[in-house]
Amino acid sequence: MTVRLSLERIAQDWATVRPDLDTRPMLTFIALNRAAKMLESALERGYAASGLNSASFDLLLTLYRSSPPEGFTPSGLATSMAVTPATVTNRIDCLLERNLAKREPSSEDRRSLRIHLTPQGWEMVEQFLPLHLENERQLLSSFSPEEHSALESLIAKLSSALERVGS
Amino acid sequence: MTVRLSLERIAQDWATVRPDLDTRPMLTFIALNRAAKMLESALERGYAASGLNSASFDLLLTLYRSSPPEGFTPSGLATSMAVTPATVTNRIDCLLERNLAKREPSSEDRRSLRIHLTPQGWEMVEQFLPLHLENERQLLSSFSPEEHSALESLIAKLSSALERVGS
DNA sequence: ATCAAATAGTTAGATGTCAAACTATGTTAC
DNA sequence: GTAACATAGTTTGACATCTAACTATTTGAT
Repeated sequence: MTVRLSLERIAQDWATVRPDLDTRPMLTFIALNRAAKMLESALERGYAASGLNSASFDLLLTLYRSSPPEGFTPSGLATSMAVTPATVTNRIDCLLERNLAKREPSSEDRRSLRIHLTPQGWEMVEQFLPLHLENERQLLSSFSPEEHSALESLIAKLSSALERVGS
Repeated sequence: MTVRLSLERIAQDWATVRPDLDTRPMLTFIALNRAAKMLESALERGYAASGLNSASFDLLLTLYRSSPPEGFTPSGLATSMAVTPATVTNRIDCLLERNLAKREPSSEDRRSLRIHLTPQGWEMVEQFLPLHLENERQLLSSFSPEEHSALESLIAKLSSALERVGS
């Protein structure tokens, strides 16, 4: 209830200081922002035992789910994970250090690289993916199927609006 | 459509690699996470002209909306903004540098401080708050009142679930 | 064929955040 | 009244991310 109470307090404050303004959109977005932050830390508990953080786990899952025989390029990973190439370099380095991934030159383009999971990386996913999913399912367990669908489609709609507005 | 396409691709990949798993919760949370990130950068454009980032703007608005005569303590700010005390110290420093806030000793407790907006800080809010709100309203303009309410209540429900699960 | 422009990836530097250690002050128990 | 504990806020060190500059390679126009 903490978040809810805190949001109610914020709403009251605005109503007091600026009763002339409709501050509801602000509240909506504060709630969304806080939910996203809480979500991230809730999920991290799901794979804390692996010693990986969400950045590394994100890369690990991305490589796992889409590993074609030819592997994945860093730029493809940047697109897929919605981060910058610099971030991809850093994330790959973290996985390399732990022997969870390998980085190989591309045969076609000498500027390019191919990133693969190692057997250990693969094993790590096999071990922690079920826990991760169970953790996520738990967080949505209070949602009816209809509510879950509604949440998905409202988030999708918001994303479209956010994309329309630019980068 | 980029996000949507990219999420569809992720869903396809999972269906190919692990058709045995229900990976839908993962997709929901990826969508939420990306929406929150896009939201933050969309909002930053709304007050970019002020030279402030979202961290500073958050503190500025928090001080503005709830400034009681006695001011706000750093720990109160930490609670209100849902960040750590260390982050509050840093955010206050940023506002002090620009003379948008001042930090004064508390008369009752010598460990404690009172943070206030300066007249310039107040003016800054008056100038940028309307743009900020208009920006936010724009992002929600494709939502019907019912959809907006539905989004709010689903986010609230998710937050409750996230709180129940711990820190 | 050559040279300009585009692309792949990395590096450098800055920023915002957090956890944990730390200082200073206040509170409580005895 | 003093010692232990609690609380307020800052500092330190680590980290993930971004932007912008950079190197190396490829593509394309003439």
